Amino acid sequence: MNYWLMKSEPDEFSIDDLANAPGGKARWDGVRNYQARNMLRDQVAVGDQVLFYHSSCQPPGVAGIAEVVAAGYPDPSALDPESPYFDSRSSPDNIRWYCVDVRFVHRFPALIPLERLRHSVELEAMPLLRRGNRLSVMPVSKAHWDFILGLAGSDYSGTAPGRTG
DNA sequence: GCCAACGTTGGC
DNA sequence: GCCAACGTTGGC
Repeated sequence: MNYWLMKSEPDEFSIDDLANAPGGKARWDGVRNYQARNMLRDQVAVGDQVLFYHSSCQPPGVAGIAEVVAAGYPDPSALDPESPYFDSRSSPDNIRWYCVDVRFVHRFPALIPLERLRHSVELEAMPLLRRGNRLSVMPVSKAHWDFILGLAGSDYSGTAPGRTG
């Protein structure tokens, strides 16, 4: 199982929006960067765990946890002229972009601010904190995952939550 | 609103 | 294939 960090602007789609979505599930679409696309297409798998990151807000930071429930598949929003993610160079038999489905797992009691992450020596190597990094999907190591869950100050154990169907 | 960093585009 | 111009991201 792998760990990821995915960015979303909470004004557009927040962790609460995910929690309130039907079944707590939503499509993670609109990724329009080839490096991120390739990760969604080739590496992100069902069961992978996701740090849900709020970007372009005050303060930015990690808001909680989601889980991948559908691996990469062609992103339908690329074909929708009404969508802000419409891509005129995609066609039904050649969609250039990929998306995954995720499900809400856990909302941290308090958002972990980006600034807090920056102050952690343990996280120095995180791609998120590298200067100039703009990827909206990036891998997270097990060690970084565990450390960040420790910062969350919740009793969330990182094990699969009970599911009622 | 600014700007650093990076990606994309397109002329050549 | 180079590279300048332009666009986007996203923290500040």
